[in-house]
Amino acid sequence: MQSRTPATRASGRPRSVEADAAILAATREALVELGWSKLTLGDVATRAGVAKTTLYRRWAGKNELVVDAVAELFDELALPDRGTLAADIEGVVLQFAAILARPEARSGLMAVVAEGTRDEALRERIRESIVTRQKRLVVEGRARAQARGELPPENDPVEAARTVDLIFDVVAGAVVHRTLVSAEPADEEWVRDFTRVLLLGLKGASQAG
Amino acid sequence: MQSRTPATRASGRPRSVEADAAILAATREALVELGWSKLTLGDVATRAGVAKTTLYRRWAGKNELVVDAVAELFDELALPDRGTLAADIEGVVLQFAAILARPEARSGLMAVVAEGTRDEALRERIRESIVTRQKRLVVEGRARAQARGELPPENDPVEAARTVDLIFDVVAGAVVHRTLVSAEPADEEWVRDFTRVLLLGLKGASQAG
DNA sequence: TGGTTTCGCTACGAGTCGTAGCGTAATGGC
DNA sequence: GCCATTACGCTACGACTCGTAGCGAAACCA
Repeated sequence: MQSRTPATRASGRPRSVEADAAILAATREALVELGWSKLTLGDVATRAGVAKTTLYRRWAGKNELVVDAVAELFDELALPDRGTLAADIEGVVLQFAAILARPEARSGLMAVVAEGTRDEALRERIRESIVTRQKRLVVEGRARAQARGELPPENDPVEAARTVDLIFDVVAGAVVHRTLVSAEPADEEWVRDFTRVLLLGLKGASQAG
Repeated sequence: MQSRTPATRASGRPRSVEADAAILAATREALVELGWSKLTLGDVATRAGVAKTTLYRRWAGKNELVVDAVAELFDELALPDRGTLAADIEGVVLQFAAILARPEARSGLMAVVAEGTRDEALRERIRESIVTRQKRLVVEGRARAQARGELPPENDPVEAARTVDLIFDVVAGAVVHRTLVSAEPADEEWVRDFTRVLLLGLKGASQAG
């Protein structure tokens, strides 16, 4: 969200919260129908039933708007305890794949990542509202696995952070690449194969490392 | 390349091959300076020293042009025999990371992938000119490792193809995610960690699988 | 030389961008 | 209840990009 509660709580007409929701929903709708490149802010404003100027008062541009619209999709990710590390990984990967199967996520996410390569502020916004927020799933899953004895406890916190980053890049990267580049579904069969390789790699690395 | 030799070999003034090279180089230059969204075909034509109409006669639009411009960057990938599977993987991953460190690859590649989510023809073009062409590296590396005895020979060709696809998605996906989303360099330390996990996963999976 | 295709150039309507200006609506402070 | 303040809807605007059409000149082949 770009519209934070201002520090200087001034008087005046408050911003319509319904408008925020309507704009983000309209953005996702436009992403589905038009894709990122053909999406125009004027069209989004019309769909949302607000004036174009209202939209520009809240978001700096198309990139920021799409990041917020897409970020909401990833908030539904959760990590229910399925008993084993393998089951936990398979579960969250399938959830992630389900989100990426939605057209508004596919076109929107990759487009803003592409734009982010040339815009540090946008990259930070993506990290803050999408990436870092989901990295907690990896941390949580590891903690559970260590509590179960499936993975050895980590004593060096720096090493642990590096491992979490590595796992996150491998999991998210593989699913994204499978879905968007190879354009094949990350179905249960694929997830099972992937989880087996990842799990053996993690257990082996922690033994030998 | 979109400009194939026409089946009907007609007479007339031939297309300038220098123009093709100049346009693709100008496209990469514009990608560096402007990024994908601010890149205009008129600007590319000016940089290349050709008329805008010439550019439109050869490429259908921005997407196709950028795919061709980026595809050339990946042709330099090779797989010299470094003696062990681990060394081979580390070598090719570092090469891949070096390409993705270049700004024209970063913004261009992700942008066309994003557009490809809504354009089957473009997806096919990407697969043909970039993805499939590099998948040979995985096939080659596996064959070498099997010849060395580092990996067991694969008897089921269907299973082998699935494994190759999986490895390709994991390797390419992890490097891309590390570089473009996490925005951290895929340096030697990271590549070493990644290779160790992947290798243990592959060896373990082939033993248990 | 004639036929064919590409070339550079100019011009065009259509569409989008982001902003400015204006009057109106909805708040909080007094 | 009145006023200052802020958000809203609406219109209009210059600037830019798009993709195409039309033209004469250039470069090839027979």
